[in-house]
Amino acid sequence: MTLDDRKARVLRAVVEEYIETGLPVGSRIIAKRYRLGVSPATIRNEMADLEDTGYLDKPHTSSGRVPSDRGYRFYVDELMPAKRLTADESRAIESLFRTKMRDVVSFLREAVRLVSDTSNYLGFVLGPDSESVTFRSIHLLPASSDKALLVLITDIGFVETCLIEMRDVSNEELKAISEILSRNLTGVTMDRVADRAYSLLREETSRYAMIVEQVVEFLQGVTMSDSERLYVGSPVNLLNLPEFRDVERLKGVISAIETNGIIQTLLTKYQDETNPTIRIGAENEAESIRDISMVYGTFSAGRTEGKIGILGPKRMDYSKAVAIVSTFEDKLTGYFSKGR
Amino acid sequence: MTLDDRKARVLRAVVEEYIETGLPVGSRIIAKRYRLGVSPATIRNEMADLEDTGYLDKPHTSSGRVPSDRGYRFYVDELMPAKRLTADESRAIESLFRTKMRDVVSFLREAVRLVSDTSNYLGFVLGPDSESVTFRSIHLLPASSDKALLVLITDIGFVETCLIEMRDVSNEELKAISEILSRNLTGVTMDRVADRAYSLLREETSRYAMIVEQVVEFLQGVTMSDSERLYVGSPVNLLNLPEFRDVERLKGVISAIETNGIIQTLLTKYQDETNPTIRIGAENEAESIRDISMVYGTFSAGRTEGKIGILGPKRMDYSKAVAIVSTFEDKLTGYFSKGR
DNA sequence: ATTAGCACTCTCACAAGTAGAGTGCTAAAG
DNA sequence: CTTTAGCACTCTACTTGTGAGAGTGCTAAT
Repeated sequence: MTLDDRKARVLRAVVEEYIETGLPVGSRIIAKRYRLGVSPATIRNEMADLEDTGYLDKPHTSSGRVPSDRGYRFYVDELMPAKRLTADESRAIESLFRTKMRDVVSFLREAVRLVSDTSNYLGFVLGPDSESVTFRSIHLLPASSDKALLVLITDIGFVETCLIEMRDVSNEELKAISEILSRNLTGVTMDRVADRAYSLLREETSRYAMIVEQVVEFLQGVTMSDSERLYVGSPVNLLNLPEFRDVERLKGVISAIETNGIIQTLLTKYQDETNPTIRIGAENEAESIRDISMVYGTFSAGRTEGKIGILGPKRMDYSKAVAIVSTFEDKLTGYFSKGR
Repeated sequence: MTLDDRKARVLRAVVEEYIETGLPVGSRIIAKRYRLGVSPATIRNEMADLEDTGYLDKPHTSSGRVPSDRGYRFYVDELMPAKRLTADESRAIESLFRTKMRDVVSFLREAVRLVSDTSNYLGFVLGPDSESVTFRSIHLLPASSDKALLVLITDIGFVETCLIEMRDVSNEELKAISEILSRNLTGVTMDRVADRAYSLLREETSRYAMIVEQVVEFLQGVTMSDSERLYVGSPVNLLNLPEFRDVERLKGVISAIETNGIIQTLLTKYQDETNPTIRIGAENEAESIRDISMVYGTFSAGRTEGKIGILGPKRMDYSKAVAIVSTFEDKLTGYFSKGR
């Protein structure tokens, strides 16, 4: 369904005013601040129509209007202007991507922090899933007399480490095991690597049983840990928003994030989406976040992909959020493709 | 200064009642719930005395009493009963320490989470500092055609990794560099390792300049990153407490934590302390956390030590907090000594 | 089709009044 | 001399009431 030109302009004005102030907006303000060339009364009529058709809501009988989920949806689909990042913001992002980062995980953590800071909402990154990340190599390094450090490297540069206990295994033997694994597992996707490793090493039972068992256990752990794939920023920014003055609401959001899988499911449920994707209010099916919005996009990392995005109130500066997410999509894709 | 027996009993009753309910406590309740064998009127007199001597406060002229910082202090020093962990809690902790953990950092993260969960406050761990952790070995592993993975292992099993760019360096050369470093740096404390590495590798200029530079830069980074030494749990638990219904307060605490160094400084400022240490309200000098309390203790890790503790409201269940912290001190010390 | 005017509605902020909890003091009892 | 009962007093939290302000919807005029 579409709207005639003036209705669209009124809707846009209401949404933008509300995003800015957070207060229900009345016809007077619209007439004064947004030069539509008509009187408050006319705007009132338009707003009444917009309310009938479900684009606006009224908190109570006689107060200004507030955009409904549908109103926001129409706004982001049809009315929203494209925003660009400020020079400062671009510079900050550039500098993150220029900085040499220790490892992929720290890098993603920093990215999340930066997304949070520039958006003033809550940034997050969902790392690539284990079905499409592949094994590159494994190394067993002597770490002390009775411990070895297992280092796993994936094709996109993710590194996982793990301390393994052992008894009477020489450095040469460690290296031999590493090489068997590395040679035979390269290119195998991470979700199948544990099984493969097990069948590869089964023969070596007696002597290396202890090591084998730990290696396999570790690889299983790496595969399963969906939980660790989601990196979320600090919720401080949300505390500044009037919609989260009510602690209960904030609690809902935080526990949704901490409850494993809620966000992950939402992010991966729908495949054919625009980029960045905007999901408004109840469009997020999960109960606890049905009154907040997400803007997120996909970056590719090798054969696979991850998501980066922003969680914020429905009254979010969508335009800016889109600008930020788009920028990060590109930069991250670049970062990971360079890494190969 | 000491208190006569009955005053002490009244103080104890007030503190415990207040810890439980969070409401100012009146003479009536004390007389009814705590069998002191005297009437409310007598208790009123005692409470008036306790107020005069600074152990109790009155929020306003005519309401129950609330413990002052001094009251809490006397309580924890003299009156507090020793609490033991419940069977469930002990079991949860045992099981964490029995689980094979990937690496030290993940392990500490899990520990923090568990401390938060069992205390229902906010757990944290401060890792060992770089002045007393020593270098064990370094490994440069081929990670792709133009990248190597640098793996650093310290004496207490901390592992840091970093991707390094390179051009035309063979695996053998990588190994040679690793061995030079490992052989010469073992036992050097981490705060001096970067300098040493630099002077060691200075000669190899032309060919390996690029690698050397990155290695040194990384080592410097590892040393400096005090920030990364503090692991803090999720603040959700705090949201459930009535004292944090006011969002401003919560914001203060969170930004204190995120502002680098505030907590660290406080934890390392005083040396000769009881274990666990309890720091109540204004005893934490930092402005932003002067109305919350900390209970923390020290665990040793090799030659050095770290801190583990709990952040909560002044109205904290100190007895339980102490039990939790003590348990973790022991377990962590055990964990790290076994690791050597 | 648009707008001015106006009655109406609803919230918010402030004031006043009340119930309840708790105190401090005094005087009597132990 | 210590303890306790009794009572007036104080302060908060809650309820009720009122007025201002913002905004609407409707009607009639342009």
